[in-house]
Amino acid sequence: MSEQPFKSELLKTLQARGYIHQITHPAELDAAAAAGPVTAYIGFDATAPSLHVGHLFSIMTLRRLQQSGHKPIVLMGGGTTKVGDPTDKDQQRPLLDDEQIATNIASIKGTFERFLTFGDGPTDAVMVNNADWLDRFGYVAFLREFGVHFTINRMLSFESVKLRLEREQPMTFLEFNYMLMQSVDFLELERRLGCLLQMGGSDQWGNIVNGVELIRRVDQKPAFGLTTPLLATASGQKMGKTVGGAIWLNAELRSAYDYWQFWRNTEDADVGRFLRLFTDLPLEEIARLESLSGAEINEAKKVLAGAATRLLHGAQAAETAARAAEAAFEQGRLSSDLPTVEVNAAELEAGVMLAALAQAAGLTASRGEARRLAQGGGLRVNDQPEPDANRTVTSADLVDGVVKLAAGKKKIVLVRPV
RNA sequence: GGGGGAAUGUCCCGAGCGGCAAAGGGGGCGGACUGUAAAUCCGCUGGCGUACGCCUUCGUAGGUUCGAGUCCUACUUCCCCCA
Repeated sequence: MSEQPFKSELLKTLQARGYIHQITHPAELDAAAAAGPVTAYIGFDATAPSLHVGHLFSIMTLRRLQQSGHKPIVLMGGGTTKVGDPTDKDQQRPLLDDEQIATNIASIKGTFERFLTFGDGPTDAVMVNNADWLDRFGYVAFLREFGVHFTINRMLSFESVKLRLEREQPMTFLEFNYMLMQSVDFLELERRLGCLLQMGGSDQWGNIVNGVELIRRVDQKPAFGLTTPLLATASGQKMGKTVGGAIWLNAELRSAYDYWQFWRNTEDADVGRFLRLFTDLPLEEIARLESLSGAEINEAKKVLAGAATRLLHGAQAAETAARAAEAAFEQGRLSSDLPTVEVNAAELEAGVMLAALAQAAGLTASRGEARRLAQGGGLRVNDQPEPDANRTVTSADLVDGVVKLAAGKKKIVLVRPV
């Protein structure tokens, strides 16, 4: 994105903090945003019961929008999830039924409430579900109303479609319709709520442009699209998959401690960028933190972890996580703030096989994995590497009332008899 | 409608004369070195058992064989060519 002197608070902020990849009509959008509150939306799938770190980019974009005095709409894809977005997928994904989708949406909702203020005010966020309108269309009605505005020629030229065709992978007609549905979403939101901006990841560019053009053609109204850069770490890894799976945003799937650790382990080269994107810290402060070098940059990582965790899990959880980390990593002592797993006291008295205990504590997926880990020197009991996962752990191993188990240096669990 | 090909370790890509828990990558995890970083090097990467071992895996269902990812039959899905 070339440097442009934006006038609106919104675009100035988004640009300064690194949110902009492409904009359909930069000057027009800038003028609209400078003139008054703009209503904008981002769509989210309902394929899982929780969002993950990959979605955070979009959530934060909506947050910036609201902070700049505009109105965010969270669009839940209750209707489109039933079709499945083919973008960036190399194969069709399993179709979910209405009940699963409703459950997922309910489970996801709380996350947004952490980042956005919902309500009825002019800049309050609202959540809508596209099943509300998509489900009501009959096939013929849908085709007659919207099908005439899309040409196959154009749809075939889209990156996501070309990719499938080139790789000789099937793309069903159902999936092919996804982009129509997403365009209709935008049109529907424009009509219902006066929404004139759709945002999303850069992979959504094609889908977004379609919606923009549909509105401009059918309603002769201004409409804009804005995409954010693809989020990857400085070393090119896709973000969100680290220590054993996805970094979920729901606390019951991924503890605040883990979340804090995720940010703490950011690569040096990413610290500044992540601070700008995922925290509310002022830019001058970030510039200072970013300029730290060598081991000092660890201070910036702690600030990042603290601020990011505070946003999602609250100040107290962030504080607790920071304290636990400090105790475990910097002072090498136990802290009751570390994640704790309870075991039956009588069983521990009798002795439990270490491999079984590691599995029960969630450190490994199976006993076999625990054994392999132990052989490789990665399993620790009370900070002592334990090569034999078949040994039994008993109450004799209790130190200050707990047994400290660690898989590697970062995954630590306290086992407490109850 | 006819002909030819393909589906492999449930993260991905991919080799596999009938003896295979199945080559090799990538990714992930662990160790060393560091700063809870990156880069580099090393190890691990189906489940269960303390163990000689047992069980489950190569699109699905059958069959041939002492033995099948490998051969045969049917089915499913996909690709290519001809109509």
